[in-house]
Amino acid sequence: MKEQYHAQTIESELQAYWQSSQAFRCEHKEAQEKYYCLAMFPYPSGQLHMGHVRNYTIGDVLARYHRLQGKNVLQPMGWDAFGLPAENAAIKNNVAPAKWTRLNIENMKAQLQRLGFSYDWSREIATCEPDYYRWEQWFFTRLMEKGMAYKKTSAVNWCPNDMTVLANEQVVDGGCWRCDTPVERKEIPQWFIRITDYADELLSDLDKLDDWPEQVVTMQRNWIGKSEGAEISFQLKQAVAGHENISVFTTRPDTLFGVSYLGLALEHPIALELAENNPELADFIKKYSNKTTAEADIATMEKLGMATGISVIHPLTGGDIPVWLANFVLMGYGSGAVMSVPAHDQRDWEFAQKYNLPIKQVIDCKDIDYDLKKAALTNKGTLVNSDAFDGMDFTQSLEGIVKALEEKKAGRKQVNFRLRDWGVSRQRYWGAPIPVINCSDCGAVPVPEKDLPVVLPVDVEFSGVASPIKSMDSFIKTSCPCCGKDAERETDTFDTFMESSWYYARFACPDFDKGMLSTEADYWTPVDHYIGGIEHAILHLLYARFFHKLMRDEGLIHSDEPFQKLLTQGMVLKDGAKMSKSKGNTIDPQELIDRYGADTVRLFIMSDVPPEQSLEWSDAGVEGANRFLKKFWQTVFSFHQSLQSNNLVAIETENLNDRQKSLRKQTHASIKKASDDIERRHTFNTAISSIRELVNAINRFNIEESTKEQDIAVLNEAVVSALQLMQPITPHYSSHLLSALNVSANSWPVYDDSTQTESSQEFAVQVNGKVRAKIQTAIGVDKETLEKLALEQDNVQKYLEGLSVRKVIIVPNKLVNIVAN
RNA sequence: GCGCCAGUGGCGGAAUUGGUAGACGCGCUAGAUUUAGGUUCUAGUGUCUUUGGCGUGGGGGUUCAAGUCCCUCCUGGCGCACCA
Repeated sequence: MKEQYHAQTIESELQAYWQSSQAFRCEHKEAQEKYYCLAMFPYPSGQLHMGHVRNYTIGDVLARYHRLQGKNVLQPMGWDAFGLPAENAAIKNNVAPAKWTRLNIENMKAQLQRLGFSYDWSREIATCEPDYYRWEQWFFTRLMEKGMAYKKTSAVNWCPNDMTVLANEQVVDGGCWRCDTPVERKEIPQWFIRITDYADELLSDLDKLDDWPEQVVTMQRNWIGKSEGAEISFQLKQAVAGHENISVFTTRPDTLFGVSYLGLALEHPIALELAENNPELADFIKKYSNKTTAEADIATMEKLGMATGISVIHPLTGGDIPVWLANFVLMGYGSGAVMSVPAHDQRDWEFAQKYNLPIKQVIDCKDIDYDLKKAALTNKGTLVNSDAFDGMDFTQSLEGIVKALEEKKAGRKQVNFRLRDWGVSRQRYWGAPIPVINCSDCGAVPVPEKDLPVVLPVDVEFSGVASPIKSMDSFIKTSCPCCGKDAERETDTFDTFMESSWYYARFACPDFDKGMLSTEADYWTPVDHYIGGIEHAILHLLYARFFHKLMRDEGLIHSDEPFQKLLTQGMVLKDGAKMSKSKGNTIDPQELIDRYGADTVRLFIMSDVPPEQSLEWSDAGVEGANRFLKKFWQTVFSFHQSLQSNNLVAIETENLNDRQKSLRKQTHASIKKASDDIERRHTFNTAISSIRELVNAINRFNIEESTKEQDIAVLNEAVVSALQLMQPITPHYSSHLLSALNVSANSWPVYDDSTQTESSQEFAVQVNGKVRAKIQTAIGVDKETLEKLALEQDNVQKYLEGLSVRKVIIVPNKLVNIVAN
């Protein structure tokens, strides 16, 4: 072996070998336990960034670890290739999105290979390939036939200057990012998939996801947002354009007697009707209608309202309730109208203060200090000022009030979800064409299976910012599959979340051309471990769960959930902020690989923090990782030298001296800790710490002439174990050094518990919870002896002076706490 | 605004089930090696008014015992449905 560590040489040798031998290709093997490890595939932006390096190193460490445990490991890689950036590049640089994307994929693939990730490249998928999206189109036509896909109008951001739809990201301070023109909301017809039909199952199956981070499960639960309450109908005093009632949903029917006003969304049909004959209302709606579709913006806007002049009748008291327009009421949630109870809802309270509306208390809470002059009382409590319901608690009053409403046909219990149906239409070019033909007689007709895929024309030029296929007659003009009449193709494309919702299953059978999925999908899925950024905790992961259930109900797959375990990695930060081009704080992984080699980069990115936490970039940390590898190389080199002139004999466990026993103890402690940290805890940073402790012990160990043979035997075990433990993290380095030591680089060291036996044990002795002494005792010492020994300690006596002992608490193998006063 | 998460030495972090706070690394200090810088090696390194106190963002609580559990406040991060 070489005396110096040359990362570039050993890495390129091994990578060439892995490639030529197709070392990580895998296939269905019934007898072997399978392990499907998947890291979220990247958008091919052109350059790998540190977030990718982190994501894919975590995946590769897990894949390599499980391969070393003898499992049949599938670790695929592909490209989430459709999306907005390709169009922006096309507009800016006049390059076709398909070509730009292909070049980016080539570049990033080379970078991934240079990092030594153990992918089965024979399964590579790019979602922009017709072979992939044809099955997505086919699946959508199945959803149309089942009534799971439907068309309705819905709002988009519209730039009146560019005459184009903008993504939320393209709206900057209410204006178009290209021309600053104030953005308008525009209602256009779009396709939706009924995810709300699966809301209950998506919610209840969260309970099956035991190996998902609790925070992700909680976020999904809140996003679906099931709430139980009542639908209450308020009769209008005078009908408006055929409407006789205003219906609201509330989770607090117990507060019905405290209603001060009803709030209407500005897009509510009654609001629009009233505005026809009332210029002030029309003005208000025009001025304060949401210009944006982003909920965060709507929720942070100033809450504004205007009285409409009409009123409704309280269903139980018969009293008059005024109707207001309120810009914070969302048309898309519930019925687009709310009942407002200022005394018991903080937002309503603030609105009432602002517009001088009555605040009527109907709930009392004896055990809470509150002041309705300062804030709303939002806790549940006992009803007051509520006629027959006074004195009832929440549950009693809910039953009673709903019953009273039912008798008057003015309400009923209702379950409401926050979740909305999934809008999948995009008015953009670089996406999978929606497989629909619009016929003036037959309506929206799904493209028949024999005509799929509807191929996206790739040889296009962007003359403006709009999608080129929207004006491409050769694409648009066709005939109706039903009646044969001239008809037009849909020119919208799918949301790119569609492609990323089922790619994990397609990796099982990427070349299958008889259908969307083959039976291989049931062998490989569910994914055993899915790894990706926490930013995907809700949308992507919810859509993928939904798609899995849709595919199951189509008979394509036979499990309920796509991802067994989920690991959500944190961000890579520099100077406290997420690395991004716009902030100019990026570190180019390629430069680091060129300078230090892939193993150093992999080691550093796994060293500092557990994967879930955000990682603060540190140049010194990379240096440190490289120094560790160089230093240990020297150690292995000199050990390799001594092996040349000495026999390697077996360890004689009965004949070891204390130094030798102590090294073995560290060796096996590190094996145990690193194995558990990688497999169960996924705390790679502590696994690495434990390997470093082993290496420190190896460096401290001197070979002595008198016990040379056994010294070399235990040292060999320690060095080989350290290298084997490092295999998943620094595969080139470990593999190279293990073969230099004539050890085959494909096994994991076996932990031996007998190395950990102790002749004595230590207890900490506390007085009133503070450590005052440490004592050594025999193993299995009895309680009385231990207590006596603890009390005898000089320092313990000192702190007990003038006190009497009340209680002694013994924590087995750990400590003795003497309680005294 | 709403939902979720995090906060521990000079810095990144460790403490796995309520049981000895600071593992491992970075940095720093001193010494050795070196023509010098760098490298490498050895020792030390929470803090203070040091026979002992104090210390896990602030305040309060539960407990024999709290970084860990509860309440509350502050700060930072992620998401909010058309970035992916």
